[in-house]
Amino acid sequence: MPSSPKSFYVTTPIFYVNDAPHIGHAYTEVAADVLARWHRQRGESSFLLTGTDEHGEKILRTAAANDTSPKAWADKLVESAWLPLLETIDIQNQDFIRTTELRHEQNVQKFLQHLYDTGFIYRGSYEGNYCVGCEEYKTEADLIDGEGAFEGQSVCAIHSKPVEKLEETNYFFKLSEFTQPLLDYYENNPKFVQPESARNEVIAFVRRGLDDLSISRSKEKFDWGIDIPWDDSHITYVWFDALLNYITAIGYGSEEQAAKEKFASLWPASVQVVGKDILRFHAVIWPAMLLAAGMQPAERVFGHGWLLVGGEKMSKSKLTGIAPEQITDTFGSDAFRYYFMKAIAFGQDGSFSWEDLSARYQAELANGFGNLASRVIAMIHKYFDGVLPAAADHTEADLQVIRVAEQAIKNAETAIDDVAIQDAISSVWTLVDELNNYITVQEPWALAKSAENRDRLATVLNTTAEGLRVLAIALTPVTPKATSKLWAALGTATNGPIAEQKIGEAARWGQLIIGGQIGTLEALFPRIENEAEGK
RNA sequence: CGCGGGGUGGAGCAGUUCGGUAGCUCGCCGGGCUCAUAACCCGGAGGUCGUAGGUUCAAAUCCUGCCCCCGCAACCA
Repeated sequence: MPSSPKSFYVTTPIFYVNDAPHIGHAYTEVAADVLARWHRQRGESSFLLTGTDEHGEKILRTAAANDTSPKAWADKLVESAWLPLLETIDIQNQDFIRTTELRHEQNVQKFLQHLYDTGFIYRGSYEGNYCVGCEEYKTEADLIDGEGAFEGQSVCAIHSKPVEKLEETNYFFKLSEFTQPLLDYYENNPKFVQPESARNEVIAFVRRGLDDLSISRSKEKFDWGIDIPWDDSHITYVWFDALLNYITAIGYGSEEQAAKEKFASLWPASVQVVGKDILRFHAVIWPAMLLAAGMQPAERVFGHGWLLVGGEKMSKSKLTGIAPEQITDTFGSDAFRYYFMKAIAFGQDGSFSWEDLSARYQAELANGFGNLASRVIAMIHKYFDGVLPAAADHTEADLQVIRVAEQAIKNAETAIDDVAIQDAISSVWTLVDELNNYITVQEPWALAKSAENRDRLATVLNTTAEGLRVLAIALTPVTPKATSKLWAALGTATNGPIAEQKIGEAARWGQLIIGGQIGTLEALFPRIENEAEGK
């Protein structure tokens, strides 16, 4: 079998189609996209997968309420909400999987059948508290003490009526057998669950012991899901179905040679980005499923934090959910991406506020980076008619800029390997600050006043332009639209598209074309008046 | 005693693993500069690090109690 080169494979959770896209979904998506783009700019084959989760009782009900079929309902939401979201925040995904696609359903069944044949799935019975009003099983926490006629009984918190003890025959996955194998896996693969706090939580949870997992639902209840291959009276539990998207999308189960090679080159995934609420599914159940099937779990599962609004988790009921377009309409997709990646430590909860967004946009993007590009380009036009001058001898100050650039790139690369996106951007930003400082100290406008300083002026402007080139390349994974404009303005046509520029080689000085024509540059991040607006 | 995260100058955070002058960004005050998106650069003010004890020559950092905020325990990133 030919060994395919291993690619960088990053996944996002698949969206439950019934939800309305909010900035939390977009946050996850952007993080995964930045990682994927960054690796692509290392010259690696980089694959970003996202998609939608479309099965389950809720969707069936919503569709019925809207007088349509669940598939038609899902189609509509995918078209009207989820695909547009990717446009809104400029995601470059290589594939988009829907759990209602044949490639998924078929291979989920293969996976199930395999576990059934190898004895990891068995038939058992499930007993629970069923609320007829809600048409679903309730956990103890959903129940409250009854009052009046139901005094002394446990009743459904929503309907205030007693629940029924019901028993249902289900199929179970032998999750309990994986308690120790998982603990061993965490032990041997210390970076499997990140960040550290998430890892600790997962390990503590598994140490308490795992119960077998019910993975089927009787069709008597509802039938919008993937059929259990050996028993047509049951469908697959949504989560069990959903988790498999990460492998069905890349060729799991296919007999075709091309699909097999693709699968071999991508799995195990390099990073699976998930919100911390679904960490257990991805760091416990999912690896157990794979181990049961004799497959390798992902290399890394990264659980990021929540976006907090007003100090609390965003929620629809509190009307704190914010649609991504509310931000991008005013600030643009680059600013959206930059803001959430830079302002929040990936892995921790982070506060979102319009004030903070505006402040950072203004200070960091407009005044810091955008204005820097603007002043450098303007001076080259003003003092050299828009033709990039060659550098003469480098002074210590110039060499310092080069060293800062080298260090910035080096640190950023290291940070990305640790999935510390915020640190990577901060590292790159040291060059923005260095260049602004350098210009102030070198005073090119003063040098321009006398002809004898012509060489020095050329050197200073050449150095700053080179610095901009480094920034353009290194910031492309985060703010691709702006850096693309900057790239064009630097007269780099012969260097190739910016997305193909290697970040690792960006700091090598002297790549711009001497004597090349510097273009004009509109404001990369125009000032936004009426800052108070937006809300 | 369900599990977990957090309380650090006006705001948002770092620092707590391996105790030893409390750091960053924004905001504020003063100065410099004028190439630039009224932008850029320098300096300054402002904190008894939730609280009460303990250990120590020394604690934001270690130990104990308490208070407060938040999340999870529901098929919501």
